[in-house]
Amino acid sequence: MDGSLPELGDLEREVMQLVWEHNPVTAETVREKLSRPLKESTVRTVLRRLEEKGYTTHTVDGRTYVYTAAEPRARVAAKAVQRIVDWFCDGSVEEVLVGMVDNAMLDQRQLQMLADQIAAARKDKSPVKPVKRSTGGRK
Amino acid sequence: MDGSLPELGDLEREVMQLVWEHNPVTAETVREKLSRPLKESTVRTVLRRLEEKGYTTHTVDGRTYVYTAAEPRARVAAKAVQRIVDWFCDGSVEEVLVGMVDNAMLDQRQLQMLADQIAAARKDKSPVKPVKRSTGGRK
DNA sequence: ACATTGCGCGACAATCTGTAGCGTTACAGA
DNA sequence: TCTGTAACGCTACAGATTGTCGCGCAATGT
Repeated sequence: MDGSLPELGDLEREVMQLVWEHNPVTAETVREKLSRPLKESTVRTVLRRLEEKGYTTHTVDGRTYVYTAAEPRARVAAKAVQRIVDWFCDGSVEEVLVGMVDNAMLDQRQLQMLADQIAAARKDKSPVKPVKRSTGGRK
Repeated sequence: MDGSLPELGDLEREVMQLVWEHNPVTAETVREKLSRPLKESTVRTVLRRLEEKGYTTHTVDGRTYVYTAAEPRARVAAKAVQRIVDWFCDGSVEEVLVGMVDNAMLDQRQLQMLADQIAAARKDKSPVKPVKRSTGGRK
Protein backbone atom coordinates (compact mmCIF):
# COMPACT_ATOMS: atom_id res chain seq x y z
CA MET A 1 0.00 0.00 0.00
CA ASP A 2 1.50 3.22 -1.15
CA GLY A 3 -0.56 5.93 0.35
CA SER A 4 -0.11 9.19 -1.43
CA LEU A 5 -2.34 9.40 -4.47
CA PRO A 6 -1.53 12.00 -7.13
CA GLU A 7 -3.10 15.38 -6.84
CA LEU A 8 -6.26 16.30 -8.67
CA GLY A 9 -7.26 19.19 -10.88
CA ASP A 10 -10.42 21.16 -10.29
CA LEU A 11 -12.68 19.15 -12.52
CA GLU A 12 -11.27 15.89 -11.32
CA ARG A 13 -11.94 16.95 -7.79
CA GLU A 14 -15.49 17.92 -8.55
CA VAL A 15 -16.09 14.59 -10.15
CA MET A 16 -14.56 12.71 -7.23
CA GLN A 17 -16.86 14.68 -5.02
CA LEU A 18 -19.85 13.33 -6.89
CA VAL A 19 -18.50 9.82 -6.85
CA TRP A 20 -18.25 9.94 -3.08
CA GLU A 21 -21.62 11.53 -2.73
CA HIS A 22 -23.70 9.06 -4.73
CA ASN A 23 -21.37 6.25 -4.21
CA PRO A 24 -21.64 3.77 -6.97
CA VAL A 25 -22.00 6.03 -9.96
CA THR A 26 -22.05 5.97 -13.75
CA ALA A 27 -20.58 8.48 -16.18
CA GLU A 28 -24.06 9.64 -17.07
CA THR A 29 -25.04 10.28 -13.48
CA VAL A 30 -21.91 12.27 -12.89
CA ARG A 31 -22.48 14.23 -16.04
CA GLU A 32 -25.96 15.25 -14.98
CA LYS A 33 -24.87 16.40 -11.57
CA LEU A 34 -21.90 18.38 -12.80
CA SER A 35 -21.84 22.14 -12.34
CA ARG A 36 -21.13 22.84 -15.98
CA PRO A 37 -22.30 20.97 -19.08
CA LEU A 38 -19.67 18.68 -20.48
CA LYS A 39 -19.69 16.06 -23.17
CA GLU A 40 -19.86 12.52 -22.00
CA SER A 41 -16.50 11.64 -23.43
CA THR A 42 -15.06 14.33 -21.23
CA VAL A 43 -16.64 12.88 -18.15
CA ARG A 44 -15.53 9.40 -19.06
CA THR A 45 -12.00 10.56 -19.61
CA VAL A 46 -11.94 12.15 -16.21
CA LEU A 47 -13.39 9.06 -14.61
CA ARG A 48 -10.82 6.90 -16.33
CA ARG A 49 -7.98 9.14 -15.24
CA LEU A 50 -9.34 9.08 -11.75
CA GLU A 51 -9.16 5.33 -11.86
CA GLU A 52 -5.61 5.36 -13.22
CA LYS A 53 -4.69 7.56 -10.32
CA GLY A 54 -6.17 5.10 -7.92
CA TYR A 55 -9.12 7.08 -6.71
CA THR A 56 -11.82 4.85 -8.13
CA THR A 57 -12.50 1.34 -9.29
CA HIS A 58 -15.09 0.22 -11.75
CA THR A 59 -17.20 -2.81 -12.29
CA VAL A 60 -19.20 -3.56 -15.36
CA ASP A 61 -22.94 -3.78 -15.18
CA GLY A 62 -24.17 -5.00 -18.54
CA ARG A 63 -22.58 -2.49 -20.84
CA THR A 64 -22.17 0.22 -18.30
CA TYR A 65 -19.20 1.06 -16.14
CA VAL A 66 -20.08 1.63 -12.56
CA TYR A 67 -17.47 3.58 -10.67
CA THR A 68 -16.87 3.23 -6.99
CA ALA A 69 -14.61 5.24 -4.77
CA ALA A 70 -11.52 3.22 -4.01
CA GLU A 71 -11.11 4.83 -0.63
CA PRO A 72 -13.45 6.71 1.63
CA ARG A 73 -13.32 10.44 1.41
CA ALA A 74 -12.08 10.90 4.92
CA ARG A 75 -9.16 8.64 4.34
CA VAL A 76 -8.09 10.45 1.21
CA ALA A 77 -8.41 13.75 2.98
CA ALA A 78 -6.36 12.43 5.84
CA LYS A 79 -3.64 11.33 3.49
CA ALA A 80 -3.62 14.68 1.81
CA VAL A 81 -3.23 16.27 5.18
CA GLN A 82 -0.46 13.87 6.00
CA ARG A 83 1.36 14.95 2.89
CA ILE A 84 1.08 18.54 3.89
CA VAL A 85 2.30 17.75 7.32
CA ASP A 86 5.34 16.02 5.90
CA TRP A 87 6.11 18.78 3.48
CA PHE A 88 5.63 21.82 5.61
CA CYS A 89 6.15 20.73 9.11
CA ASP A 90 8.65 17.96 9.09
CA GLY A 91 5.98 15.53 10.14
CA SER A 92 4.83 17.39 13.17
CA VAL A 93 1.09 16.95 13.24
CA GLU A 94 1.03 19.05 16.34
CA GLU A 95 2.51 22.04 14.62
CA VAL A 96 -0.22 21.90 12.02
CA LEU A 97 -2.97 21.43 14.53
CA VAL A 98 -1.67 24.37 16.46
CA GLY A 99 -1.58 26.37 13.26
CA MET A 100 -5.18 25.47 12.64
CA VAL A 101 -6.24 26.63 16.02
CA ASP A 102 -4.32 29.85 15.53
CA ASN A 103 -5.99 30.23 12.21
CA ALA A 104 -9.34 29.93 13.87
CA MET A 105 -10.19 26.88 11.83
CA LEU A 106 -10.70 25.00 15.03
CA ASP A 107 -11.16 26.23 18.49
CA GLN A 108 -9.81 24.24 21.31
CA ARG A 109 -13.29 23.51 22.59
CA GLN A 110 -14.03 21.75 19.35
CA LEU A 111 -10.79 19.88 19.56
CA GLN A 112 -11.64 18.78 23.05
CA MET A 113 -15.03 17.48 22.05
CA LEU A 114 -13.50 15.74 19.14
CA ALA A 115 -11.02 13.97 21.27
CA ASP A 116 -13.82 12.70 23.46
CA GLN A 117 -16.01 11.61 20.65
CA ILE A 118 -13.23 9.83 18.91
CA ALA A 119 -12.33 8.07 22.08
CA ALA A 120 -15.92 6.98 22.39
CA ALA A 121 -16.31 5.88 18.80
CA ARG A 122 -13.10 3.98 19.12
CA LYS A 123 -14.42 2.01 22.01
CA ASP A 124 -17.35 0.33 20.34
CA LYS A 125 -15.41 0.13 17.11
CA SER A 126 -18.43 1.52 15.29
CA PRO A 127 -17.73 2.95 11.83
CA VAL A 128 -17.26 6.51 13.02
CA LYS A 129 -20.65 7.95 13.49
CA PRO A 130 -21.50 11.46 12.37
CA VAL A 131 -20.41 14.25 14.61
CA LYS A 132 -22.82 16.76 15.97
CA ARG A 133 -21.39 20.19 15.42
CA SER A 134 -22.61 22.61 18.03
CA THR A 135 -19.84 25.16 17.77
CA GLY A 136 -21.39 26.70 14.74
CA GLY A 137 -20.49 28.30 11.55
CA ARG A 138 -17.41 27.14 9.67
CA LYS A 139 -17.94 28.29 6.00
CA MET B 1 -6.63 38.97 2.65
CA ASP B 2 -7.36 36.09 0.42
CA GLY B 3 -5.82 33.14 2.09
CA SER B 4 -5.28 30.32 -0.31
CA LEU B 5 -1.90 30.64 -1.95
CA PRO B 6 -1.22 28.71 -5.15
CA GLU B 7 0.26 25.26 -4.86
CA LEU B 8 3.95 24.66 -5.17
CA GLY B 9 6.05 22.28 -7.20
CA ASP B 10 8.71 20.10 -5.64
CA LEU B 11 11.59 22.46 -6.12
CA GLU B 12 9.57 25.44 -5.07
CA ARG B 13 8.61 23.61 -1.93
CA GLU B 14 12.18 22.70 -1.14
CA VAL B 15 13.22 26.28 -1.57
CA MET B 16 10.41 27.53 0.63
CA GLN B 17 11.55 25.05 3.20
CA LEU B 18 14.97 26.66 3.24
CA VAL B 19 13.51 30.12 3.38
CA TRP B 20 11.60 29.19 6.49
CA GLU B 21 14.52 27.44 8.02
CA HIS B 22 17.11 30.20 7.75
CA ASN B 23 14.62 32.94 7.70
CA PRO B 24 15.95 35.94 5.94
CA VAL B 25 17.81 34.38 3.08
CA THR B 26 19.57 35.26 -0.16
CA ALA B 27 19.56 33.40 -3.44
CA GLU B 28 23.13 32.30 -2.83
CA THR B 29 22.40 30.86 0.57
CA VAL B 30 19.49 28.92 -0.77
CA ARG B 31 21.57 27.67 -3.64
CA GLU B 32 24.21 26.31 -1.33
CA LYS B 33 21.77 24.49 0.88
CA LEU B 34 19.83 22.94 -1.97
CA SER B 35 19.83 19.19 -2.35
CA ARG B 36 20.92 19.31 -5.98
CA PRO B 37 23.26 21.74 -7.73
CA LEU B 38 21.41 24.38 -9.66
CA LYS B 39 22.46 27.50 -11.45
CA GLU B 40 21.86 30.71 -9.62
CA SER B 41 19.52 32.02 -12.21
CA THR B 42 17.39 28.98 -11.54
CA VAL B 43 17.26 29.67 -7.87
CA ARG B 44 16.47 33.29 -8.45
CA THR B 45 13.68 32.39 -10.79
CA VAL B 46 12.16 30.12 -8.20
CA LEU B 47 12.49 32.75 -5.53
CA ARG B 48 10.88 35.30 -7.77
CA ARG B 49 7.99 32.99 -8.58
CA LEU B 50 7.60 32.26 -4.93
CA GLU B 51 7.24 35.95 -4.34
CA GLU B 52 4.73 36.32 -7.16
CA LYS B 53 2.73 33.60 -5.55
CA GLY B 54 2.77 35.43 -2.27
CA TYR B 55 4.96 33.11 -0.27
CA THR B 56 7.85 35.50 0.20
CA THR B 57 8.75 39.15 0.24
CA HIS B 58 12.10 40.69 -0.46
CA THR B 59 14.02 43.68 0.67
CA VAL B 60 17.14 45.00 -0.91
CA ASP B 61 20.38 45.06 1.02
CA GLY B 62 22.89 46.95 -1.05
CA ARG B 63 22.75 45.04 -4.27
CA THR B 64 21.38 41.86 -2.86
CA TYR B 65 17.83 40.67 -2.54
CA VAL B 66 16.99 39.30 0.85
CA TYR B 67 13.94 37.08 0.88
CA THR B 68 11.71 36.65 3.86
CA ALA B 69 8.83 34.28 4.32
CA ALA B 70 5.59 36.18 3.97
CA GLU B 71 3.80 33.89 6.36
CA PRO B 72 4.96 31.46 8.99
CA ARG B 73 5.18 27.87 7.99
CA ALA B 74 2.49 26.70 10.34
CA ARG B 75 0.02 29.16 8.97
CA VAL B 76 0.63 28.13 5.40
CA ALA B 77 0.29 24.52 6.40
CA ALA B 78 -2.91 25.28 8.17
CA LYS B 79 -4.30 27.00 5.14
CA ALA B 80 -3.35 24.10 2.97
CA VAL B 81 -5.17 21.84 5.34
CA GLN B 82 -8.13 24.17 5.27
CA ARG B 83 -8.23 23.88 1.52
CA ILE B 84 -8.24 20.14 1.74
CA VAL B 85 -10.96 20.23 4.29
CA ASP B 86 -13.08 22.40 2.04
CA TRP B 87 -12.48 20.28 -1.01
CA PHE B 88 -12.88 16.84 0.36
CA CYS B 89 -15.07 17.17 3.36
CA ASP B 90 -17.39 20.04 2.77
CA GLY B 91 -15.68 22.00 5.48
CA SER B 92 -15.99 19.41 8.17
CA VAL B 93 -12.74 19.59 10.06
CA GLU B 94 -14.03 16.86 12.28
CA GLU B 95 -14.36 14.42 9.47
CA VAL B 96 -10.75 14.96 8.55
CA LEU B 97 -9.54 14.65 12.09
CA VAL B 98 -11.46 11.44 12.45
CA GLY B 99 -9.92 10.24 9.23
CA MET B 100 -6.49 11.01 10.60
CA VAL B 101 -7.11 9.04 13.69
CA ASP B 102 -8.41 6.16 11.64
CA ASN B 103 -5.37 6.45 9.51
CA ALA B 104 -3.20 6.15 12.55
CA MET B 105 -1.65 9.52 11.92
CA LEU B 106 -2.81 10.57 15.30
CA ASP B 107 -4.00 8.50 18.16
CA GLN B 108 -6.66 9.84 20.40
CA ARG B 109 -4.27 10.04 23.27
CA GLN B 110 -2.16 12.48 21.31
CA LEU B 111 -5.20 14.41 20.33
CA GLN B 112 -6.20 14.64 23.93
CA MET B 113 -2.83 15.93 24.98
CA LEU B 114 -2.89 18.38 22.16
CA ALA B 115 -6.19 19.75 23.19
CA ASP B 116 -4.84 20.36 26.64
CA GLN B 117 -1.64 21.92 25.51
CA ILE B 118 -3.33 24.18 23.10
CA ALA B 119 -5.76 25.26 25.74
CA ALA B 120 -2.82 26.07 27.97
CA ALA B 121 -0.80 27.89 25.34
CA ARG B 122 -3.87 29.84 24.45
CA LYS B 123 -4.32 31.02 27.96
CA ASP B 124 -1.08 32.89 28.37
CA LYS B 125 -1.26 33.99 24.75
CA SER B 126 2.36 32.94 24.31
CA PRO B 127 3.45 32.36 20.72
CA VAL B 128 2.72 28.67 20.79
CA LYS B 129 5.57 26.95 22.43
CA PRO B 130 7.03 23.71 21.14
CA VAL B 131 5.22 20.56 22.01
CA LYS B 132 6.83 17.72 23.84
CA ARG B 133 5.94 14.50 22.09
CA SER B 134 5.92 11.54 24.40
CA THR B 135 3.59 9.29 22.47
CA GLY B 136 6.36 8.12 20.28
CA GLY B 137 7.01 7.36 16.76
CA ARG B 138 5.32 9.29 14.01
CA LYS B 139 8.43 9.43 11.84
C1' DA C 1 -28.72 -5.50 -41.06
C1' DC C 2 -29.05 -1.01 -38.64
C1' DA C 3 -29.32 2.55 -35.31
C1' DT C 4 -28.02 3.25 -30.64
C1' DT C 5 -25.33 3.36 -26.56
C1' DG C 6 -21.17 3.21 -23.86
C1' DC C 7 -16.35 2.81 -24.04
C1' DG C 8 -11.36 3.55 -24.79
C1' DC C 9 -7.97 6.02 -27.44
C1' DG C 10 -5.65 9.76 -29.40
C1' DA C 11 -5.40 14.61 -29.77
C1' DC C 12 -4.83 19.48 -28.70
C1' DA C 13 -4.39 23.73 -26.39
C1' DA C 14 -3.39 25.97 -22.04
C1' DT C 15 -0.78 26.05 -17.88
C1' DC C 16 2.66 25.01 -14.65
C1' DT C 17 7.34 23.70 -13.45
C1' DG C 18 12.22 22.95 -13.67
C1' DT C 19 16.15 24.81 -15.59
C1' DA C 20 18.93 28.12 -17.85
C1' DG C 21 21.32 31.66 -20.89
C1' DC C 22 21.54 36.63 -21.79
C1' DG C 23 21.75 41.39 -21.45
C1' DT C 24 21.92 45.16 -18.04
C1' DT C 25 23.50 47.78 -14.26
C1' DA C 26 25.83 49.31 -10.11
C1' DC C 27 30.10 49.19 -7.52
C1' DA C 28 35.18 48.08 -6.59
C1' DG C 29 39.44 48.73 -8.29
C1' DA C 30 43.46 49.74 -11.54
C1' DT D 1 37.42 56.72 -16.20
C1' DC D 2 37.41 52.03 -18.07
C1' DT D 3 36.57 47.33 -16.74
C1' DG D 4 35.61 43.04 -14.34
C1' DT D 5 32.24 41.11 -11.48
C1' DA D 6 28.30 40.14 -8.92
C1' DA D 7 23.25 40.21 -8.67
C1' DC D 8 19.15 41.07 -11.15
C1' DG D 9 15.17 40.51 -14.21
C1' DC D 10 13.60 38.76 -18.59
C1' DT D 11 12.79 35.34 -22.07
C1' DA D 12 12.82 30.78 -23.40
C1' DC D 13 11.88 26.09 -23.67
C1' DA D 14 10.86 21.37 -23.00
C1' DG D 15 8.14 17.99 -20.27
C1' DA D 16 4.07 16.95 -17.53
C1' DT D 17 -0.73 17.98 -16.19
C1' DT D 18 -5.36 19.05 -17.06
C1' DG D 19 -9.62 20.29 -19.38
C1' DT D 20 -12.14 19.05 -23.42
C1' DC D 21 -13.39 16.59 -27.06
C1' DG D 22 -14.16 13.69 -31.75
C1' DC D 23 -13.75 9.18 -33.58
C1' DG D 24 -14.26 4.61 -34.38
C1' DC D 25 -15.41 0.06 -32.35
C1' DA D 26 -18.13 -3.54 -30.09
C1' DA D 27 -22.43 -5.25 -27.92
C1' DT D 28 -27.69 -4.64 -28.00
C1' DG D 29 -32.26 -4.39 -29.23
C1' DT D 30 -35.53 -4.36 -33.14
